[in-house]
Amino acid sequence: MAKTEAVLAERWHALVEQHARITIALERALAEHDLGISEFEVLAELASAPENECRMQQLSGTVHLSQSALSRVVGRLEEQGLVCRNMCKDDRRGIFASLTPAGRERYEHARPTHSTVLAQNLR
Amino acid sequence: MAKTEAVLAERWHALVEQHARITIALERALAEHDLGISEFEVLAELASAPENECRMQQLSGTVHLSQSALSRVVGRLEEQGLVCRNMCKDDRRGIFASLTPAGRERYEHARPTHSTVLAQNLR
DNA sequence: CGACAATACATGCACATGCAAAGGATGCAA
DNA sequence: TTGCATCCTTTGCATGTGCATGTATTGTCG
Repeated sequence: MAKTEAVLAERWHALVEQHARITIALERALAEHDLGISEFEVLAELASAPENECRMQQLSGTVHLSQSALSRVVGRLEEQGLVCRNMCKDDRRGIFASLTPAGRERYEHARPTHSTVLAQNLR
Repeated sequence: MAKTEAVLAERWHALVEQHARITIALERALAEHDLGISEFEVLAELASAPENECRMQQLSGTVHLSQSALSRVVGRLEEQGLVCRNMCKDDRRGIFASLTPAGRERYEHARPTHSTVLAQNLR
């Protein structure tokens, strides 16, 4: 079960390469919808959440971003009118990010593109 | 096709997660040797190259970086005295990056750390 | 009640990166 | 030689990210 250093390095290299290839392809494809990968992931998470809304911290769990980066992504989405921020009534520290109709529309348009890229690159 | 889409998304998510997990672990581990991931990769490539030297463009092929990013990585390594740049004699447009003794020493110290992290995280 | 820790999110700052353009050396043709 | 294309590397700039910190709110313990 002991794997040599070379084998490990090779596997790691392959993983990095696959990740980079798909990431670049996704970026290019989503750019046509004026979305970045992080933006799309947030939209996807909101779209599948009950009531189409979600607390920031909850988003932070599913998206691979630091808390600050997430805050800025949501800020960018809000600027474009794709999501809006609402205060949480029971805990006024919390904030709900919720999908707007425009956000859902943008997401639905981008989703096939996203799937196609994955289908082409994941085997 | 909705099922297929979900499966693809799930696979992609798993890949991203694995990549992120290992990347973070590597960063933390290599930080103890004052090296970033890109820096380590460049040292590794040079260490395994004949004469411990390599053209910039050749490095660019193995490391996943743009030309500009690679140039800066080598610049950082040069500042630390781990690498030095030499003109290529037959084609004076080219530049060789070559490993210094200090660079080799740093690399040899960091290599076990690198392997250990991969062994712990790659199955 | 009052002070202090914990939580949730936003922001200042530094840094690595990619893209596009510049910089510098060489080769080639007239 | 002069002029221009080519090759390789570096640099200017904009962007996205993480870390550390700031601000507001909530929870806890004496």
